[in-house]
Amino acid sequence: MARKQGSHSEITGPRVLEAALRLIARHGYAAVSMRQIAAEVGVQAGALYNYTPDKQSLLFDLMRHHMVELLDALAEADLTGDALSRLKGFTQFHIRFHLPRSDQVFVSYMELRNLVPQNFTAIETMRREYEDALENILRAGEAEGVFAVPDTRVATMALIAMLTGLSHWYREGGRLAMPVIEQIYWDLVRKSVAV
Amino acid sequence: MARKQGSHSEITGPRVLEAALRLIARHGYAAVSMRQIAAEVGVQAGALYNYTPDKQSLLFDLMRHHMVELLDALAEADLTGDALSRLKGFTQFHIRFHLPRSDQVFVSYMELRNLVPQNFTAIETMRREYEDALENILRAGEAEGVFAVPDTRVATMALIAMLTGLSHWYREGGRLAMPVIEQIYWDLVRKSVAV
DNA sequence: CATCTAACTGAACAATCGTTCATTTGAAAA
DNA sequence: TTTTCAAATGAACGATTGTTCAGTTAGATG
Repeated sequence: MARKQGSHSEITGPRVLEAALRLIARHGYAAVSMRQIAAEVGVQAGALYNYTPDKQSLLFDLMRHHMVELLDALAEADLTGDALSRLKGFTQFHIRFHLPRSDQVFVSYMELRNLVPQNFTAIETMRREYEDALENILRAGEAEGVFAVPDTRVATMALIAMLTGLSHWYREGGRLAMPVIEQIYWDLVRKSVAV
Repeated sequence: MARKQGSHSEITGPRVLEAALRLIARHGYAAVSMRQIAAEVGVQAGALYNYTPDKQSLLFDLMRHHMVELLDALAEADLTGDALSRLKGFTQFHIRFHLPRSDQVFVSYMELRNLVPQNFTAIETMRREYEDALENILRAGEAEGVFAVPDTRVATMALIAMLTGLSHWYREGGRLAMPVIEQIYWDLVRKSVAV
């Protein structure tokens, strides 16, 4: 047997990334073998190398794709207006973008140490760009006099950690619906930087 | 060669745990081999099995030790008084306990998925106990009327995520000294739950 | 000094790892 | 219908994995 029924590169390729994402999110990069990924896709391990030069590139592609998607979506969100509106927009954006992508969040925040230095730097640069978007809002709020943030960089890291932490415990169909949780987090964010 | 100069079980035993902690924190549980740990200690891989029945127990021991130490220290902190004082005490305690233990924090928050179910449950129970300590403070503040927290459970998770996130980016000798950072985080915490 | 044994070595085990590649297959093109 | 070739297979590579264990040794004990 070789090519299977209905098997094409434009089908198998994405399925490799999907399988890798789910497996790595659950068990970790080092704990997942190429054979496990292949089995999930329904091919032999060798076939994966039609779609990735090696395992490391697979991880990097997953993380880069997540970050590019994040930055694109943020740009499209087009947060304008006064600082308070922008902060609310950012909070909503962050929650709505990350909550349906728990696997990506897991991988992007847990597997950084498994990237080779060059790939690590690339991801870190994009992450920094995202953080800077929030910090700029906090700075604007300081300038407007509507925020009281002793150190915008520290506050940025603190708020992003708080918001991202949501992805680690939120489960669909849990005690609280998403809009409720969104409101709770916005209250916490808003008050924490208030004058 | 067998027993080395000055080599004793009460010396080698702790060194195994120290080496495992540092290596797992840097590279992850699955990526670290028993031979790497042994090399760090200065023995052969087989010698490790005088100190742990298997690799999984090594990981579990590290995480259990961290949680036991955390809960003991919290109990000893003996946070009393009004809710605001207790919240300040908890915030200070959390930061001061976790900041000098970045390896333990890394392992305890990243390697949960590598615990077998029974060990996972044991750690999760202790973690829940710690979370409940904070939630009780938030509840008390609600009762006193000094906190305005729509959902104490969500706020608990949000605040712990914010505080623990500090361990992920803080580096000794960085731009800001620890007392300064502590003050910034306390401001954020205090305001976020304020009425 | 002789004895004992905890602590270690070093080789071995089967299993699994990432990766390569000659070969085979089947769907699309001619 | 025949030809073509992208997309697979499946076997193989050397390296490494966690773990076991018979044998060795150095420090404590008598």
